[in-house]
Amino acid sequence: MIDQLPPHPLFEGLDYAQRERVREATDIRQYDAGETLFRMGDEARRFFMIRRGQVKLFRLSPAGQEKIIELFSAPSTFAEAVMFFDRQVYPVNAESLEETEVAAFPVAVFRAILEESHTTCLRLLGVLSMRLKGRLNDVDALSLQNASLRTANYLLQMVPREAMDEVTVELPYSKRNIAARLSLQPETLSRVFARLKSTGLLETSGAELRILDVEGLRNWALGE
Amino acid sequence: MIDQLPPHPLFEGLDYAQRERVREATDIRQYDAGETLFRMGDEARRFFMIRRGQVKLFRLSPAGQEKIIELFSAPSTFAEAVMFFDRQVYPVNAESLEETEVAAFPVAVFRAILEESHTTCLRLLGVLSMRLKGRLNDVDALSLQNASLRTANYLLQMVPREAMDEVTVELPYSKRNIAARLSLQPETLSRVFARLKSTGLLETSGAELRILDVEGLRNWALGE
DNA sequence: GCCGGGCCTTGACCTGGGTCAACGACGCTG
DNA sequence: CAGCGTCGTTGACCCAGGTCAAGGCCCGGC
Repeated sequence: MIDQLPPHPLFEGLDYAQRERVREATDIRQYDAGETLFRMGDEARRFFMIRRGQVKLFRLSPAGQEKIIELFSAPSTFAEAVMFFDRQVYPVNAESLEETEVAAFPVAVFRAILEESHTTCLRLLGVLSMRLKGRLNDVDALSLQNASLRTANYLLQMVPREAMDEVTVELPYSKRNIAARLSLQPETLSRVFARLKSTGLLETSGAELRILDVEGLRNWALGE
Repeated sequence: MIDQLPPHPLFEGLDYAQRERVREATDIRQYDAGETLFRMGDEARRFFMIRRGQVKLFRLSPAGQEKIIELFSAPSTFAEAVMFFDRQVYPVNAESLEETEVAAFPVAVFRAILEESHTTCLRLLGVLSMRLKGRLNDVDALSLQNASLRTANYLLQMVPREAMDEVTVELPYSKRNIAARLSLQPETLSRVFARLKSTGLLETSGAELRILDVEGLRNWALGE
């Protein structure tokens, strides 16, 4: 149970009684860094919203190689799609990256409410469509873009749309995790940054990156 | 306009009036092999169902390299998710692979019906969830599996679940297109098949593949 | 303050699969 | 049936990025 349902588009269409039902069935869960929220194949009874901290969704190769599907921080929701899987199991692993608090919503209750609330249904369609588009872009990036290009696009997606020449960004996750998100080895990401630095496009100090010519980077990313 | 709405889960929940509205606004479109249905970035006013033939959804790299996102044949629907994009444009290109006939459903009309039909809404959630899971598996395959493994899994996904020792499958698309679907060059796919043949797991004659030890292939695909 | 264990970086090396080129096997068309 | 274009196959070469190893940096615990 939880004191108050967090504000989120998914709950906006609900009436008081419905909100209460969700609220009462919702857990708060606390995790230290590096704890497992769920494993791929676990029965999927909950989907989540991050209140504090960071979570990674990932898959593992048989050899133990980790591919991060997505990195989330507050106030993202994730794993909503499990509500509609025929086999109700998680398709990925989830682990906290730091001290993290999540709200765990019960799939069954929410699923039932979905049968009643039309607006929520439509909202969720919106959410899933966006996720689908995101994965589409990942597939595209993985098969059509090389390491430098993926990295550049990742950086660009963090700078404000109107930024032109110079901008500093703070990496929201460790380079290790960003590398895994981009399907790169940490070594490779490091080398990509080194290359960008040597061409004068980038300066770094720890997690602070200073992009010296955003427009130039954009053009390079488009052109090649 | 179309004579009769094709049978499809998405239409099952609709009443007579709703079905009529969709039916009247639906076009049939005919294509020869290699024609463009829509281009990435085109305004998305329709989503589709294949009545006959084959369609590929793909993206292009700046260099013209083609990545096939998905291959569809009758009676698949595709591009439903565009109904919920904020910018209503297609996120991929679509092209017919052979002589093809599709039903083109109007996004606006169907979107309006979705506001009324709850069951359809839920069905669509199911469809999009499956698509999402599929893309998830693609991302996984691209970043964690090598050429042989991706190919093996592609083959395995076509053989009946209960098949054990020997089974023949007919490739549903040209090797060229299958290669692009697997993010491989045609040359590489050819070499993978050659390797499988030399290890005695496979025999080929044109589009007919004879897998000689399904169980063995499954184990190999899991183990490595 | 010192120690240990993450991270990150850099160098040296290796390899999977992309690229380029040549060629055989089919169809289709005139 | 000759000519041609597309598809698939095979060989030779090459390179982006993975792997392995070593070392620097920072931070937290004792």
